[in-house]
Amino acid sequence: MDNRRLTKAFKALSHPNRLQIYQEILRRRSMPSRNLAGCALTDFINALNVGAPTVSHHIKELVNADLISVERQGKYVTCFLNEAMCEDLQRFFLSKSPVDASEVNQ
Amino acid sequence: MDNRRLTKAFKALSHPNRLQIYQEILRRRSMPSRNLAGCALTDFINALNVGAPTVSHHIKELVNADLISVERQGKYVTCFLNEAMCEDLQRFFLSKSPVDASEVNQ
DNA sequence: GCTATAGTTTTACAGTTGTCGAAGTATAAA
DNA sequence: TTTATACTTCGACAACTGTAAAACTATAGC
Repeated sequence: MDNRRLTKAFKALSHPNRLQIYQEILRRRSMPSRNLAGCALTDFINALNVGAPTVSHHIKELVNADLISVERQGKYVTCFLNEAMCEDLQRFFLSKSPVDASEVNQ
Repeated sequence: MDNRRLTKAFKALSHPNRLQIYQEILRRRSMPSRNLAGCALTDFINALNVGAPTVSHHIKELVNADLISVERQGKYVTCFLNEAMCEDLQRFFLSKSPVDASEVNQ
């Protein structure tokens, strides 16, 4: 896990609108069918208070940061979570857990 | 865990120099004594290719994002990991794990 | 074909951010 | 109390970012 990959992911999540998009995709990933697990861009355009070009731009950044992937399904573009990246980021904050001083000093 | 708190943390970690500082603090937290667990600012000023004012500015952002805390120890200012925030961020990427489709669809 | 809906690309601009130099404060050591 | 080291604050500026408007492409339904 190189730092370039990490900074890109963190930067993508550092904007309120992008974080909200990612959170919704995170939330829906536990849906049983692939159909319900995805999020259409239209949903975000309506939910967030920004225009279509801006949402499109944000989605592109999330994809570029390897956090999500997109897939065109007929008329709609749907977003899916990149599970591997999600696990990598979780692991980053896990790192080495602190050693209890009592185990070391006596 | 509100989104404002999250975006602040992610923004702080979205810059290569700040990420490197945070990683070093993460790495050293497992040191047995409080003395070894901390990182002096001087170390970062020498390690990164930026001046003292810039490092000072970056540290302030990490503190402001609740990722670390600082403590003056005589001549030096030392940085410590905020364990609670680290755990919160780890949990964010954990969220609900996906349900296996086989458990639901048949 | 035409029309409507969904999304993208381009351009432009205001606002934010990273950096440095210069000048300031804090502590330790001589 | 002077000097040196460790940091901080301020001011300025180039580079980057979020947003929208306008013009574009893609698909679905008639």
